[in-house]
Amino acid sequence: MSQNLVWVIGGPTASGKTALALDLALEKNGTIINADSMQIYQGLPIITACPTAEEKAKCPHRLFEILDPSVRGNVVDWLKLAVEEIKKAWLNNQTPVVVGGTGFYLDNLIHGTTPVPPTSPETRTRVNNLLEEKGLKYLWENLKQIDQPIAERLNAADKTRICRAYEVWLETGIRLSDWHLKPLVQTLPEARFQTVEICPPMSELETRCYSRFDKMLEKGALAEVETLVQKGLDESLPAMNALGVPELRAYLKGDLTLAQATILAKQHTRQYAKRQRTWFKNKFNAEVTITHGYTKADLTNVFKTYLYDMNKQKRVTS
RNA sequence: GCUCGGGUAGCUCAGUUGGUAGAGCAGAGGACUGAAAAUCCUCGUGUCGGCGGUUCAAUCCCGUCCCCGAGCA
Repeated sequence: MSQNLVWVIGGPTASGKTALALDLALEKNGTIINADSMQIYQGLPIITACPTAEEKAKCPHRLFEILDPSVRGNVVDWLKLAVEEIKKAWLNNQTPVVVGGTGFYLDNLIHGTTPVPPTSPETRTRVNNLLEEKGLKYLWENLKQIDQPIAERLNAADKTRICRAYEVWLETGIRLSDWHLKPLVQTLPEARFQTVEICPPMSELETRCYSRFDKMLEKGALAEVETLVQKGLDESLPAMNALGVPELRAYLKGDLTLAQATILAKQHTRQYAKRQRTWFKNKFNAEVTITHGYTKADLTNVFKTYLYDMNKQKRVTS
């Protein structure tokens, strides 16, 4: 077994990644490593479509449901954990199978991450306070003075990125655009990534998203959200905003009927799937692409591509 | 049956002192360098309820009819 091989499976939500990862892991003595920004939190396995206990029993699963929902996760923290798990798998003679819908995470794993040092919580708070007191426009105007190149790239309404650029400047005294000129840091330079993408058409994804949400409700998604709500956490936390959580919360509060909440949750899931699809389609550049929802028959093609990998051939199954 | 509101984009609604109309959401596509299930960008002709009338010109004024809501009988 190759000691530097990492399987990476990406694709939109409800495309069948979990099933492919499991089949692959069972064939290749694999350890499944989560690359999903929401499945990493504890307390919402149903609504985030985590692998079931039954699935988890079949092979090692890592980084699922490990962070308290009161924590704010981020790429770099995930990356550290993921790299640790990949190395552990190699040591145990197991094949790491990284799966997840968070393209940004996969991208950082494969292509590297920016060398910007971590920013302190104080700086983050400072920027958030500025945003609240003086407004986004103020931050934007300041950023234009501080870091012209990044301001040209960003949109004046892009709250998240404007705050980040501002924060990096305050923290490091170096412009984010200058940080971006430095080479990306490879966290796992020895790895050879074998990438698989599942990218079904929207019509199919839509059907899958819808029926999956119905199943989530049957499995007790409501109770799950109720338990989460009882913790009284800050509503701005990522875990509190996982797809379906705000909608079901609104139902529990009496602001929506269950039917309305369901329609909204399904709609938002489909919109998200669309965004992911765009990412994977245009950015992921996998060695093999499965253009429909995963079924076991696709496994053969995945392996064929693996065999051809040495020749850098790209195959697409249909 | 009468009175008062309303009938404008798939939905919720703005608006036009008369010169054929625009937001949010939905939908389609896209971006993405430490929040990424986040954040953001681009795309808007619709008998302005029907039919008449006034007017150079009506979605806007007048008449009438239809539909929805509230109230009164």
